[in-house]
Amino acid sequence: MNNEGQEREAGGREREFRGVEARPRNWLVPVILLSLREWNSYGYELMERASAFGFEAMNPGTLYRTLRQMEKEGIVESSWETSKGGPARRMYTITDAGRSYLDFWAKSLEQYQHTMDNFFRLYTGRPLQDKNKEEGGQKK
Amino acid sequence: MNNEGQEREAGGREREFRGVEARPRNWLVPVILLSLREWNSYGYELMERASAFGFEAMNPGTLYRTLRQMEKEGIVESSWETSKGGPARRMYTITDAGRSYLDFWAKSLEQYQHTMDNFFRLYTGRPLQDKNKEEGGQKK
DNA sequence: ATACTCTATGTGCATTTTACATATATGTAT
DNA sequence: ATACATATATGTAAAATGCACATAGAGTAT
Repeated sequence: MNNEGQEREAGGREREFRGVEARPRNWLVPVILLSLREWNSYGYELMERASAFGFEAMNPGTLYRTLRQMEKEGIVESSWETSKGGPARRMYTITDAGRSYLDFWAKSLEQYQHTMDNFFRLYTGRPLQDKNKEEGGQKK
Repeated sequence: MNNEGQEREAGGREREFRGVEARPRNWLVPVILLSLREWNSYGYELMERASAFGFEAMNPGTLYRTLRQMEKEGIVESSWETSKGGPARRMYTITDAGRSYLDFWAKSLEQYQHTMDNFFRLYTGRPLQDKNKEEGGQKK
């Protein structure tokens, strides 16, 4: 984070913004599924791909736990791979249910993009549109 | 070590996934600030504005608690208004720190929009970047 | 006056999601 | 041997969110 998120001390009262960041919830699962849809992979590699995707702050614990949870839910499957050098890898494969999940999420994401557009329209100074009288304005 | 009991409820068809929804984190705070930047307001009214914004699921508890927290952080200020009929209202005003917060968040949101675009580009099938590693492959 | 409804603000508790710290193990290079 | 990169995992805490319920003023109908 840079210090733009920090407010200078005013009147002896010091304030700071914690994680001021626009991020979605449950983002990790779709990113994993999207990666696995391209090719089978394992935790360590998926971590790198996720960060290349724009999610640097991803820590191992969260990722591995999420993968096991996803397997419980049946959207991925795994098996050990020991053929390669180094520690064994738990290779993951996306299931049909996983593909459905991804499709479902993508639709939801589309919806959400409109909401974000609304936010920006308001932020940049245009009057708020009522949701039932939606009209297409140009983006910033 | 093995593929221990995962509930396999596959199906190419799309089905309902509980809680599968693209939603941002910390969304409520920016929405409140954006509303307050237009005019001073209070919890009950802000709730209606937020839902008009596309956040139907907003429950009172979360909103009021968030408002008090925001005041603690110094991004809004409040005072009671008793002049109008009905129960007293706690009127909120955005502070300079609040405006900074909002600006900061908006920048972050812009960044995030690009990430979302990447996600969609990948999802819809257009290759995005490094496909230099093709190990594994879909074995299903 | 009593009950009922709309407005308005709040607390308590549980669940879900995410973050942080740490533990374990294997192969490779020095 | 020991240092390092790879690879997976757990334990615990904090943060975010959801759900149920509590309180109360003011107007209206009975």
